[in-house]
Amino acid sequence: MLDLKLIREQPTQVQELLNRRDSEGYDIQPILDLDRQQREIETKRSKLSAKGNEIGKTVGQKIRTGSDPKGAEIAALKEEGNNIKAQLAELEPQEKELKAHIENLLLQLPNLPNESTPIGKDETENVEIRRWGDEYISQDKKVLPHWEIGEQLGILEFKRAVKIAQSRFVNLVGAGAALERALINFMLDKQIEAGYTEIMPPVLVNTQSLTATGQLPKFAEESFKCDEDDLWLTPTAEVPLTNLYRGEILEASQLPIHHCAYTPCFRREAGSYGKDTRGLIRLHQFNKVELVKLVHPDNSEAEHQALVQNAEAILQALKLPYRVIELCTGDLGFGAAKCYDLEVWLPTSNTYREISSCSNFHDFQARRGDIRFKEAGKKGTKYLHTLNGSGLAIGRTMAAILENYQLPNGTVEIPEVLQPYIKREVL
RNA sequence: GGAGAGAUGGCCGAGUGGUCGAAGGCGCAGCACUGGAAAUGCUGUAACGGGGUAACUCGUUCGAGGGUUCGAAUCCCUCUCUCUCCGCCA
Repeated sequence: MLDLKLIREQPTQVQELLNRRDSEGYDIQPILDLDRQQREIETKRSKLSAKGNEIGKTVGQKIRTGSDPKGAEIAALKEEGNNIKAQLAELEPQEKELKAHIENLLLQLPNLPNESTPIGKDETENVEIRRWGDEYISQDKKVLPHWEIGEQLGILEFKRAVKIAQSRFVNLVGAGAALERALINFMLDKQIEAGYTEIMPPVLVNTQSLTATGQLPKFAEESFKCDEDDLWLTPTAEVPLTNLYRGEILEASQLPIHHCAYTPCFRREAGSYGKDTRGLIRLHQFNKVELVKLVHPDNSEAEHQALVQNAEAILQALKLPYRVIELCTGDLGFGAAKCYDLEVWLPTSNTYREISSCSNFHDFQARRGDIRFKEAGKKGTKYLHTLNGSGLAIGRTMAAILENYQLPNGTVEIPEVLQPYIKREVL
């Protein structure tokens, strides 16, 4: 959520930054108008309230010092008090409604892109920052797509998963399941070593949690909902991890907080019909190790760079070729101010595919989730900055391994760092 | 699912109609003591919104929403959540 005060005080700059995302998608004018109305009413209302409080106090004093509670003097004051109450009864609902309306509009506005975020209209204008691991790109043209090799090896089973659930689900079988577990453990171990504290959170989350991280209210159709209970299947561990501290005021000395978590993730993938229909790339349920940071605003840029490196370290350890791109303003996620994607090389599609997305949200989520900190000795509180990144998406990592580590004889080599986990060298 | 208890400041916790934005403690900050520190003593310390360059000032907030009253943390109603016991169960 954007700071209403910032919108009020620097409307031109705010509008300009929003236009960088989409030149006509967002208009802050209605918010400015409502805000002005709201403040006018607030001024009126609080003056009236002050008068009413004054009368209340006077009545109390008079009665205590001997006035007749049923006398004319008290009756007159009560009359005036009732009068004010009647006026307030008109103003208060108006103010409340305006506030709710403003809040509602604010919740629909995306974050402002960082000044440094490259300007562009869509993913074609994202900027490649660096590549790693070209030397590991195989020149072999006969590589099979990962779903074919997975089915051949009997480790991926799509048809029966469809029977159990529906399309876009998979069964991992035997060594496939073992490889998935190995990847989860390897990634967690690596991130714990890098200083993240592991959490195993609930994967059902409530509406408030999804609102804080920005999936709601705008993207309700993207998540699975349990209607009876105000619970949703989490689309990413970003949600439970970021919400760990929702509504709390932390001490500055507690920051930074670094958490990692493995969870299954659930996405409806509404509107992606026909895209990536085969394989592990786009499933309704997938596993992911997620990294989340809550940091002091002064450090968020450095923390962001470090986060990207923590994610990259996994790909490097697995010797999977990848590139880092920075998303342009037109491709930036709703809550992100700045975002780097890691894209892993998939030889059969002859392209790089997203395997991690590392975003800095600045105070956007913290404001929605009311996550603040206070500095010892200083008055007041501040919103902290939140960041998150995949470290990494497990299914896509599995796909990348199956394709990049294929041997001519149809088997797949296990990356060296995983061998201790899975206790074999070849699939 | 049945019965009961509870939700108060950064944290813990007292408070059953006006003197309550709220005792006390912890934490934090300042000062004193000390070579320095610990301990101790004194003092200060809620958030949010509006107005003001500022000092400051007004309002709102004691889980949420309604109600009674001139006046509600306190009384009434509804809801949410938490805890305890019983039942069921991985």
